[in-house]
Amino acid sequence: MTQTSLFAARAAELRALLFQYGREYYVLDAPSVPDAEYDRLFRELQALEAAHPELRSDDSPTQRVGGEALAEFAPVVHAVPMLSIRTETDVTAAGAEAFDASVRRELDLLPLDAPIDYAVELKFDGLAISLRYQDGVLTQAATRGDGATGEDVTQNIRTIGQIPLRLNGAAPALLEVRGEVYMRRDHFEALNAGLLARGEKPFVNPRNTAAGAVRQLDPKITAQRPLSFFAYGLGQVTGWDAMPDTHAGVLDALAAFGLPVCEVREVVAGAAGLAAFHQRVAELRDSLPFDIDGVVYKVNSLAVQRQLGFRTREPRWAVAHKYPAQEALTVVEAIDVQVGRTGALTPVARLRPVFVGGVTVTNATLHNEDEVQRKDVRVGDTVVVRRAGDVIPEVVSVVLAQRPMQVLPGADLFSEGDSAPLHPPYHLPSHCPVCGSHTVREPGEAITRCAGGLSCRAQRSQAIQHFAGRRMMDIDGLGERYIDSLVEFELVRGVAGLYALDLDKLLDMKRRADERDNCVPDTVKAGKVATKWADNLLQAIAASKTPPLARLLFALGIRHVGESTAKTLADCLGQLDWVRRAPAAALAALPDIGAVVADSIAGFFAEPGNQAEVDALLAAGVAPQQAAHPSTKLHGLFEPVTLLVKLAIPRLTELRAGQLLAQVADLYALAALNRAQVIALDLPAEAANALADWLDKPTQRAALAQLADYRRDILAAIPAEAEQAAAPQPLAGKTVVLTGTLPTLSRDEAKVRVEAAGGKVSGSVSKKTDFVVAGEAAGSKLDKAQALGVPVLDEAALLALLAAPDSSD
DNA sequence: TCACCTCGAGATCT
DNA sequence: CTCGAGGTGA
Repeated sequence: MTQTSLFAARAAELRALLFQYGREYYVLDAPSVPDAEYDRLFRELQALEAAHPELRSDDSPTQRVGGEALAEFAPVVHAVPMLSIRTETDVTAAGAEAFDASVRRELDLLPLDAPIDYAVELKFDGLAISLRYQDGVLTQAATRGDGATGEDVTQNIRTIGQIPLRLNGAAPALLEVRGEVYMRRDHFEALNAGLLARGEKPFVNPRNTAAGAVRQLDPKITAQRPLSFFAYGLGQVTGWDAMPDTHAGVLDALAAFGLPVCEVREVVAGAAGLAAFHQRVAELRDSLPFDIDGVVYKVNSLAVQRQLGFRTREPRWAVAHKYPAQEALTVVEAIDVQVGRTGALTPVARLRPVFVGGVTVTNATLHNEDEVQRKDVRVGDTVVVRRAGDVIPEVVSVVLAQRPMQVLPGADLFSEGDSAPLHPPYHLPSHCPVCGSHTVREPGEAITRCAGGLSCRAQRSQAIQHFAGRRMMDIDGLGERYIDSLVEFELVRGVAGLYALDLDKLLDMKRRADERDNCVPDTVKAGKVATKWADNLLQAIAASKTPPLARLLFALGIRHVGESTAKTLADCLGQLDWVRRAPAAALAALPDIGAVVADSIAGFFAEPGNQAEVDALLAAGVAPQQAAHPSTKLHGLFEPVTLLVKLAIPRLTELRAGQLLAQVADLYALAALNRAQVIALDLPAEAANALADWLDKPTQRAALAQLADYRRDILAAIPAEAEQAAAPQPLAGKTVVLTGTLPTLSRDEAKVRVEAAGGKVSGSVSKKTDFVVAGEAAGSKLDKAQALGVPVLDEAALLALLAAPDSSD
């Protein structure tokens, strides 16, 4: 035997030993050798590998902390999405019954059918991770991210001793293991004790500490955090011959591979079994060495799981059943009022700091006036606070017995009952706390608003904050504090003002802000830091000048226009100009835009100040990325009948609008009719009268003419060849019915796309229906299609059809 | 007209 | 995350 192969053999032997001891220590919690012996072998292997780098291998225990700190995490696309799991809203035992009932309903089981077997386990309070084992070797670890794409945290995950770098036994060719990285409570406390001893700041709770550690760019830091792991499921799997057919069997198999699997797990029968487990874990909860936020119920049989399938985002065969949120008592020290971007006044309870559900809570929103009064929260009250959904602090109720009281004047000091609450019931102020404008609450609305509009500093400030936000213009480094100062010192009036900022203005602002805050670090270094900050900010502002049109529209902060409506506007109208000019009736013809939203948009651009602001943005060099021309969809969306209906002329139904347009040449001709001509039309008398009355109002007649102009102009702006090129008509003349929830397309998108392809979307299935596209939760339409023998497609098949060159294939 | 669903808007804390 | 409100299909 050569010397090299001798070393290789020894290295393999050491690795095997360390692997076994490591597993005993980390996973089984039952070491068979003292720590010192493990360390000795570990160092020997390290030395051997250092001397002979060719002997190194990725699954060596010495390679847990390797590699350099990263600049950022690489994105990882999950082959099988990491779905979230539905949370049962009912936290009482009845929640277990509700889940069992929904599963049985979905499976069409009768009350007397045998109970369903469920695999039940704990819901760990940590960070979900997907581990990828190829031929038994850990090759990649990724966070959940948005479920479809996560971050590559392999380096960090490798530092977790409990996670095997290599699986025991005959591993599948590919095994993706899903599980939770968490931190034990005792480890968390020891970590904090160490930090405190060194005078450092302790962590707040185990969950955040674990999540933070996994997302450390430098694995050496992660390695110093005592993390643990539990496996609870699978992602992509190939080449697993002996794959079990139950969830419980899978977990047992994962444990046999050497992965840590929590032992608090069972297979139970029916709702009663679920409820009993829920109850048992409730009692066990405090004695567990780690935090959980509930239990998880999963249908045990993998075949039945497949049968149940998925809703849009979550499996139908699993549910998380949480425990009632932790509550705590504290005192309302004040009720402040915040003014939002739209002028909404929101009462916020300032609380005496209280530790609840893992964090210290000092504020809690009280939503609106009704909410405060319903709970009757007053200053000085002792209140029950919890974190709703374990996140947002919420005032649950007031402890009336502890309300501060005053003895009424003239009452006998020693008699009872002659006292009154110290503070009156809460009311929102009649004037804006920021600008002093009066406040209004529209009848039927829950929200009270400041009437000051953009003259209110709070609203201006928030409008700019919104504009600069990440999902809007994405101006980095422009935080709340700076915006407030910019607005306060009037360096910026509207959003366009941001583009007129220069170095001097920014430095001036910073100096004045610092002066006001009484911290004047007037050193050369501070000056340099400030200049650097201003430079970066100016660069970020300059970099924001070419957003996609949808983002710019969203950034403008038009009421009722969020991310999705902005996208609809951009997709359909293509260019900013068409949006600015659009009459309300045209907007209301776009998908998911109704009268209220359309009026809000048209109203925004009808305001000269807003038009000026948009012009100023354009003049400052903001140039949104926009389409070459409006969408070809408009041909379908802007049918004269549709637009006419959207004008909301009294008594004019879609049917009558159709009759009407069959008699007049076009919208222009309609706008030119006099009263006698309208009455002479072949329409029900009441409709004709209403239409004549409507046309008598000059503004409405003008609106109709404007709408006709807009339609003519925008359709003319769509090049004919674009229509040909962009919209082949694979579905020409076909009638399609959509049912259920499609996996990626919304109903509207699907409809628009079918129509763009020349098809007609109908609401109900008949013999004339060419095919039905069925998604999740398809209902009676699917049944009817099957009864009539109408072909049923899924979304993928529809997309394939849409992508086909034409209908003659 | 109603029930359902999606979107917008607001707030919290790390 | 939650609530309210707007849009749409039944």
